[in-house]
Amino acid sequence: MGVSLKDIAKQAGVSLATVSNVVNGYRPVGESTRQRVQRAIDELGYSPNLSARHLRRGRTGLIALAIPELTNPYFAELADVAMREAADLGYTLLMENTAGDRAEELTLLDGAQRHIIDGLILSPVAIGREEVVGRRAQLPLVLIGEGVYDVPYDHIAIDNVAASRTATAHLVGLGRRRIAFVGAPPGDDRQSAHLRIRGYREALAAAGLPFDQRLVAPTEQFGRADGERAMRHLLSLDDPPDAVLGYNDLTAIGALRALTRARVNVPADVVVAGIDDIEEGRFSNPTLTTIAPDKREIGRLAVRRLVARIEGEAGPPTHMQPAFHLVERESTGPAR
Amino acid sequence: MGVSLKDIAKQAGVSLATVSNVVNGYRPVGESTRQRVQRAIDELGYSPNLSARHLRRGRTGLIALAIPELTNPYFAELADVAMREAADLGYTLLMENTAGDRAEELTLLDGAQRHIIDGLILSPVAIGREEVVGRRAQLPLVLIGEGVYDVPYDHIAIDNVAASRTATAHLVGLGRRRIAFVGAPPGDDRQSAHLRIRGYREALAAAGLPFDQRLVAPTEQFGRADGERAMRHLLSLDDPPDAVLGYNDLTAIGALRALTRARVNVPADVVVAGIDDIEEGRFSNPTLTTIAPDKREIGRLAVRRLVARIEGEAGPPTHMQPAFHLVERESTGPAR
DNA sequence: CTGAAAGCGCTAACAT
DNA sequence: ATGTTAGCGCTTTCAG
Repeated sequence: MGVSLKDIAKQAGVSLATVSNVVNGYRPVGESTRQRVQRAIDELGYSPNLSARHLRRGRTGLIALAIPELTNPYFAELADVAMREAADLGYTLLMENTAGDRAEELTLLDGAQRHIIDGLILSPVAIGREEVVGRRAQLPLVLIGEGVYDVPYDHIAIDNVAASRTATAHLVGLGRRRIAFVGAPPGDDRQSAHLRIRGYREALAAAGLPFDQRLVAPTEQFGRADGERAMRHLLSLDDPPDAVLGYNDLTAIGALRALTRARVNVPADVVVAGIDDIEEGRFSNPTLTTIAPDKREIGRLAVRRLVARIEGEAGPPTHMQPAFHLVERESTGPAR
Repeated sequence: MGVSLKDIAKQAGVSLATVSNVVNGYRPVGESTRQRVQRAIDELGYSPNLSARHLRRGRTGLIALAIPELTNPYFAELADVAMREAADLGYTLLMENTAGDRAEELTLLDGAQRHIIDGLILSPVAIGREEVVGRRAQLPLVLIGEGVYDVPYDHIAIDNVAASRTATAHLVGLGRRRIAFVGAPPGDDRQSAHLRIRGYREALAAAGLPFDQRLVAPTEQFGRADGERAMRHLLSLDDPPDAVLGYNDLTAIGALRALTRARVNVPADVVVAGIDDIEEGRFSNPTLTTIAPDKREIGRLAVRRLVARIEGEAGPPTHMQPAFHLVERESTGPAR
């Protein structure tokens, strides 16, 4: 087994409590004592046993970030920020992959089973407002993303309606009239993409453009393959679109691929935009115009807010809206 | 707080040990007793406190996957596989971001994380064979990737020399003669990319092509931006390359971007290939020819091997080489 | 088959 | 400023 507090105490000739206080700093410790203890710690290579600490304190120092897809660069970038922030605050971030699965999300939400984490940051996609509101569990929870809204929990998300409206308005401003939306929820799902589609419709209405349901292409998921498939479908219409807004960058990149493959020129014939500002879009051919949410802020706020809740310092549940801005690139730029 | 074993024991009128045995099944329990206990568990909603269990057992059920970059899709895809495998084996996978930092990798190797994880899967990039061999810590360790080789630990990696040789040979087979390598280690670093450069040189030699040091473009890191920068440099040479092999898909995609931007036609004028087979390369324009390692196998083996070590079932350290294969796509295909 | 009891390593209340 | 000590909830001998 490893080195324990007791070993350090013996080596340094002090009590357990003193070692604990050197490690945790709850109570002041005399300078010379501190040094003696510190030396013993370094020599023997002590590190605290998390399980024992948790058993005693009722906390693990672990928080989970539950996202629908680790391989979606948006979430990877977000996780990256969140991990650093958590580390800064003395917590370890555990990633949890929901795969956008309803049961998985519910389990996490109600997760009394998870005696292992102190709090949860969840990006819901398969569950809705009701499930979240009806939650029983006490585990501190922070929500991110556009999956739910108006819930009695801390919630961090950009103004998705405004983001989508901004992107669509930009396409309108380029003189486009048949603007498609790629990445609508399939069939009965009224939830995901809801806000972004609303922003899209608002921008069309503001420009006096008709809304054409056929230009809203449903997809199963929100990956590259989904975007490509949906775009191929749009290209087969009698009156295909002259602009495309993707639900996110990934679907937009899929659309880009379908267009290139069909020898449709982007941006001359069709312009394309996405939402997320993943690095991939800065290197795609053509590069992708997008809405850039402040990912750094989203990740930081989520972690800080959660830690505040865990440590009992939080006020009433708050809905926070980090900034976003339009980034114009080649996919909506002048023809190359 | 929560319901404990004791509560169940009292409710069911049995001892702690019996409840524990109903939960864990280490010892047989009488049928009627079992039912009484089970009913109490269901009624009170008991779930075991993992920290207590771990404190007692000396294990946490947590294993770490330490990778240089979470935002590199290759690692995200690998992590995805590893997380599922770990869950299947009853473990939770913790991601650790080394950022390719030497100190960070050494800290992990020497097990400052002791007590919080039961074992470590490490993809080293900044440390070398010596550091790994000279390791003191006892924490079970499995290495992945091409960062080190010939070490007394389980090590899982494709045959990187062969992979690179295969890719280069493919470019040679297309009739190319000035083949560049994008993503060499900068300056004094003799380690990273070592094997892939060796494979590249071997393939050139086998084809009777001269090795030209100017065609090996050094980069700081192995991201898209690095590839783009290196490619711009190569294009400025008096006698620029007619083919490019990227250290990985990301650098290759950066190269693709630089070429497109410079209006060099891929594949007509320059062909490009990478290594990793990330999804991004299946949707880039043009799509990217690459070497596809068996990521599923790598992730699974790494986790299984580590768990075997943790549970004391492992034999001698083994070096395992999952398969890889060449995937031909547009970037080396017939002109579009 | 079941029970009693000894800790795993740590923190925090209580002493000194 | 430092020491003593009682558990946190669980698994696992050792007894019956």
